Amino acid sequence: MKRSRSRKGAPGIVEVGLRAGVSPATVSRAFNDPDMVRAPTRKRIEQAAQDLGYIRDRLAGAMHNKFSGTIGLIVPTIDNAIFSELIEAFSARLQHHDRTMLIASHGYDLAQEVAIVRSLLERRTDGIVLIGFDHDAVPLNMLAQRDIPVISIWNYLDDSALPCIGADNFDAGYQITRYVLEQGHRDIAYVFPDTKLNDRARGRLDGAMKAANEFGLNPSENRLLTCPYDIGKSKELTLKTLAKDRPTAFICGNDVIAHGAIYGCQASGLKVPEDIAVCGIGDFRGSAHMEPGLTTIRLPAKQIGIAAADTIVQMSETGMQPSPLHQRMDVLLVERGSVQKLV
Amino acid sequence: MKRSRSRKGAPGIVEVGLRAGVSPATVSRAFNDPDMVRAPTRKRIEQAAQDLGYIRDRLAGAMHNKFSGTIGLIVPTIDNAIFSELIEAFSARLQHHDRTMLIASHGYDLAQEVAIVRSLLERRTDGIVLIGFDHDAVPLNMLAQRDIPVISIWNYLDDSALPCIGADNFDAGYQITRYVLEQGHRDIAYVFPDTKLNDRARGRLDGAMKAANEFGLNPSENRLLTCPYDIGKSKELTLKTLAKDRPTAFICGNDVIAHGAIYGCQASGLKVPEDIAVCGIGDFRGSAHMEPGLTTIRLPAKQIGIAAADTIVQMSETGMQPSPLHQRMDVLLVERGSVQKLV
DNA sequence: AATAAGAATGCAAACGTTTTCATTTTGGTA
DNA sequence: TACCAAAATGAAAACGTTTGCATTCTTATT
Repeated sequence: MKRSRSRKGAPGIVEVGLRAGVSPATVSRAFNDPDMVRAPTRKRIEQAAQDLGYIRDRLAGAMHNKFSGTIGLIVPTIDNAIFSELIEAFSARLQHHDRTMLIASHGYDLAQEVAIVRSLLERRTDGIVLIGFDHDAVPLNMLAQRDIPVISIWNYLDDSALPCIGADNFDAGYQITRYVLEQGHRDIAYVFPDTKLNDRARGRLDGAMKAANEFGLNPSENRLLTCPYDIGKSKELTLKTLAKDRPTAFICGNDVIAHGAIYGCQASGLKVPEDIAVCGIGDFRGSAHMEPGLTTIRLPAKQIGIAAADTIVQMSETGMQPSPLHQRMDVLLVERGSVQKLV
Repeated sequence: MKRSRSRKGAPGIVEVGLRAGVSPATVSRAFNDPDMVRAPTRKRIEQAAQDLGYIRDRLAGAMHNKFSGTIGLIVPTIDNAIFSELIEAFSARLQHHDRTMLIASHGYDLAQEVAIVRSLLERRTDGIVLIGFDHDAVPLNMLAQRDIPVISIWNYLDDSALPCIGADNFDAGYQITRYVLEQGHRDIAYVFPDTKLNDRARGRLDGAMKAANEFGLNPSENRLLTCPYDIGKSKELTLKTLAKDRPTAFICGNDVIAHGAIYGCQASGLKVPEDIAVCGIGDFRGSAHMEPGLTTIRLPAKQIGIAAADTIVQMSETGMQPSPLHQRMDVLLVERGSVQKLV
C-alpha cells in the first residue's frame, strides 16, 4: 500500500505563525484559549490563518490532549424509526458542544458490540454511550480499565451499574396495559420483541404483566406473542392470530409492531378501534397521523438524546460520574383513536 | 479547562515491544503489515499485546499516515426514513473496510453544511460523501484544495461535476407519473417538497411534468402542491385539498408524503384506491405493508450505500477518480394497491 | 564452510500539535 | 524615569505512532 506523503503542503500552525510573525505556540493558544493572547496579536493570527486557509488538525492536538473531541454512540440499529429521533438529537447536541459523533450499529449482536467498542477505543473516543443494560462484560471492562466514561441510555433502572438516562420501560408497559384494561378489555394479545437480550422489551413486558395481574389476569401462552421490529412480520403475525381466535385488543411492545398490527387488522377487514383495539409504545414519527391515530406511550427520545450528550461531555471533562447517577425521564400515555372502550 | 494528563498508563507500542523483546518498530509492523515480521516474532508480539491489553492508537498513526481511517457522511437529516436505510448500509460497509463513519446532518441548511465540512476536515476524514448536487461552493473548494475525495450520492446526473452514485430521480418521477396516466388518471395533484435547494425533488418533479406533457397535460398551478417531508403536514395538506376540489390521484414526491396523503384520504372518508389513487417515490420501510400497500418507485438505498462506501474508500486509497465517474442505479416501479385503473 | 542475497529487525527522525518553563513585554506605580 | 508584577510570548520537549535507512540475521548456493 503506497501511502504518498505530502498533504498538498497544507499550511500548519507554523506557517500561520510565520505569516503572523509569532511563534507556533502563540497560534495554538490563539485557537484554544483566545484570551491568553492580546487582541491585536490574535487579530493578526486569525487573518493569517484565514489567508492561508488554515484548518487545524485535531488529530495532532488529540495526541497531547488526551481528548479527541469525539464521542461514540453504539446503537442496535440505525435503520429503524426507533432510534433515529434519538440519534439526530444526540448528534445535534454534540455538534453544539463542538464534539463529533462516531456511531456504529451492531444489529442486536453483542459479539459485534465488542469489536465496535474496540474500534472506538482505537479512535480514542472521549466517552461512549450505549443503549440499554444488556452488554457483554468484555467491552465494559475495557472501558472501565481505561477510565473512559460510559453511560447507558434509553432504559431506566434506579440501581443500574452504569449511569443511565432513560425512560422507565416497566412503567411504560404497565401504564398502557392498565389503560387498556380500564377500557374494559380482558382478552388481550401481547406482541413483544424477543426479551432475551433486550432489557427495554423485557421491562415493558414485565410492566404489562404486572398490570394484568392486578386485574386478576394471567395471560395464557397463546396470548404472548414474539415479534421482531418489523412491520411486515408484525402484520403477518397479526393476520395469523386473527385467523384463529381473535382477542379484543393487541398491546404491542413498540409502535413499529403496532403499525403492523393495525395494518393486519385492516387487511383482514376489521375496523380499528371499533372491532379491535391496538396500541403501542414509543410514539414514533407517523404514529400520531396514521388512521386511526395510534394510542401509545410517548418516550422522550429527543430529551434523552440531549441529556445524553450533555452528560457524556460533562463526564469526559470532569472525569467524574454524573449526578444524579440515574436520570429518569417521564413517559406519557397519549390517547388517540386506536383503542376504545369495550362495549 | 484542566486537562489532566495520564491516560491511566495505557500500554503503548513500546511497552508491547519491551515485553516481546522487540523494538517498537517491529510491533508497529506486526500490526500494519503482518507478513513483514516472522511468524514466531509476530506470535510473541501478539501475545504480549494481548497480555497487556494493548489497543492501538489510530490517531497517533494517522499523524504520519496521511490517512485517518474515517470517512465523513453528510446528510440533510438522520431522523427520517429517507436516509436511514442508506446510512445503515453505508456504515456497515465502511466497518467492513475497517473504516469509521463520521456522520453529521445539516437539516437542509447549506450554511450549516459549510461548518460541518470544516469540522470533518479538522478530523482529517479520508473522504466525504454528500447527498445530491446542491451544495455551497465554499466547502467544495475546501475539499478540492486539499485533494480530499468527494462523491455525491443518491441522485444521478450523467454530467455532474462531482462523481456520483445514485438513482435517476428524473426517471423515477417520469415512470410513476406515466404509470398513473396509463391507469387513466388525468386530474392529478402533484405533492412535492420544495425544489429550491433539493435537486432530487426537482428531478422527480421535472420527470413527472415531462410525462404529463407527453399526455398533453399541463398541470395547473393549484395542482402543484408543496409539502415538507412530514406525514402530519402532508395529511393536513391533503385534507385541505380534498375539501376544495378533489383530483382523482395524488402523485407524491416521496413515500413519507404519500403516507400522509393516504391517511388524509382515509381521514376524510375516502377509500384508497377505489375513490382516489395515491402513489409515492422511495419505497421506504412500511410502504409495502401499509393498507393499502403503497404503489411507488423503489430506490436502491442499500445498493447505493454499499457502492458509496466501496467507492470512497477506493478513491482515498488510489487518489484517483472512480470509474465510471457517474454510476446510475436502476429504479423500479412497484405496483401495490394504492393506485387502480380509473373506470 | 564461506558467501552473498534477501529477509527481518532496529534506530531515529518525522508527523502537527500542546504545554511547561523561561524569557520578554506591558503598563501601572513610586 | 525607573522599577515591578503580571501578562504575553517563545523555545523546546513531549504525545504514540510510522517509516527510510542501516544493520543484523537467515538461508540457499557454491
